[in-house]
Amino acid sequence: MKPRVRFAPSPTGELHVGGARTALFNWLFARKHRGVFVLRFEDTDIERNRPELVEPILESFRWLGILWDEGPYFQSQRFALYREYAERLLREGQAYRCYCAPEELEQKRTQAMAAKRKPKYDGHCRNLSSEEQKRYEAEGRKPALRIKAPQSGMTIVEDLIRGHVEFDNTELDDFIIFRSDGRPTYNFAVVVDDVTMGITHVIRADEHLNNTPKQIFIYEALGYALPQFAHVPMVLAKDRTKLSKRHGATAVFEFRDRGILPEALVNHLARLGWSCGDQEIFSREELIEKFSLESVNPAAAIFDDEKLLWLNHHYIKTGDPRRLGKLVRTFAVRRGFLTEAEAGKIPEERWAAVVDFLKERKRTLLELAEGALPFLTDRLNYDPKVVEKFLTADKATLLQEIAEILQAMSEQNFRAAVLEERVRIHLESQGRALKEIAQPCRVALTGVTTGPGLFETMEFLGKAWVIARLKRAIEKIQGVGSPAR
RNA sequence: GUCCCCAUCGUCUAGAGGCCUAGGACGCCGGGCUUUCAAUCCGGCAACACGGGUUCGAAUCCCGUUGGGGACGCCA
Repeated sequence: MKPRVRFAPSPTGELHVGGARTALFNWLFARKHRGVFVLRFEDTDIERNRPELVEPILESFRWLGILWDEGPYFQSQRFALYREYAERLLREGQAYRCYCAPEELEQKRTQAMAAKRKPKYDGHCRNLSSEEQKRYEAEGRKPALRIKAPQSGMTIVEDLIRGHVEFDNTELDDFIIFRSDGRPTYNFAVVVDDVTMGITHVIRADEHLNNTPKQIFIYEALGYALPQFAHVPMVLAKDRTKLSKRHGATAVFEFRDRGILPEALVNHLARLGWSCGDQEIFSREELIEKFSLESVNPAAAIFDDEKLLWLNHHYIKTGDPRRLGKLVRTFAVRRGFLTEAEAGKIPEERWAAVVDFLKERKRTLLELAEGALPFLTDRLNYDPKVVEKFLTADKATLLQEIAEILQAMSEQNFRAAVLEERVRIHLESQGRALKEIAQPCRVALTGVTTGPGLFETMEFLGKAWVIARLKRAIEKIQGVGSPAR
């Protein structure tokens, strides 16, 4: 039988990396076993629900390349179905109406906690007589539906990752499966959906392990076979707590906007709690081929930004420069480094070339976009501190001499090796070292102190820009022209 | 508080009783290369949480402790 798995986010926030990792494991499992990956939105909570978040979540998945085979389904469109199943349980005596008011329940819960007991429903409405029911109805109370949970024995969860987990049924209570306002609760809707959608493997985050015995009660009451369960460890922030806003970037979109490549994030997420020998770099195909739930580490994992950056850099170094060039272009425009019109004037090959030129020292698309600027436009942003340090008065003569030498060179000779030879010969004749002038030159040409080799930089910039920028720097040193430039 | 889960370098992990003087990766430190910064190469620091068992032998099995996480809603 082909496995059917699902990822079921609730549209109450953006897709964060923890959810993305759970979805990835589901997706990998489905792909590996030629099964079906279903996407389902659990939006039964009308108050907290934000429909405008659905599309961004879908977009996050598209960006990651985690594409669903079925759905998205919406629980909010399936209320009639849940009602049908709930009524069946009521009819069969597996569920009952509870008239207790939320405030009363809340009070009992608080009391139990204070008395250091586990808060449990006391079964007040479990065996109500029809007279009592009528009295409550007459009071205008709207009943919720509770399941009649077993009051003794054990419920066993056989988990593909955790193994054999036992729950004492006395720990569980008659929980609500249907609210008084006619909407199902989470645990109930999940089971009805998983049953009706034919889900064979429930792969979800660890935090749901405690919900599993409750859901098993529902499977049993409904008379359906259990799926396989696999509870994957959580992804924690650096401080070992659940990932949240205060931890900085946690949403998938935030990584995208920082210039992280989807293949890097997928690779990193896959390696969080899972491994395969000593391998670190995995293509999508390798992940599908090698992934297995059995080799998922049960311990929670901490999201490590540094390793993600290392992976991202790897994919920048080894990726197709044309594709990366397009991504950098989009990035530069989105960030306002260039206008769309300016970007449009730069040929595609130039974008690819600049990526290729800078990729060894840029770890993100953002760094690439920033660093590419001096090679794409004739605008230079000199850092005043850098200018002060390197474009000093004693360098003016030498810069001038170099400018003259370069001016005399043909376009055809404007190649790194030739440039280096000419400059070195001149320096030698003057008894000067390259070291003295290399950094001032670089600053003159790019405005920054780091980058590819000086002569490669000259070649890449081309004769016209090199000469112009050297002249501009010399003027700067001599105080000619606007210092505000 | 109660229940459930988890526990190897700072981080991700390898490890299914002898192959472990605990391996790899990121990061960090030092060095080579070099006009800078990277990339790259070489080297280094760094962990079995603790205590009891079981066994000829334990990172590995069992129990306990500690620590961390999660759950305990008419949230999901």
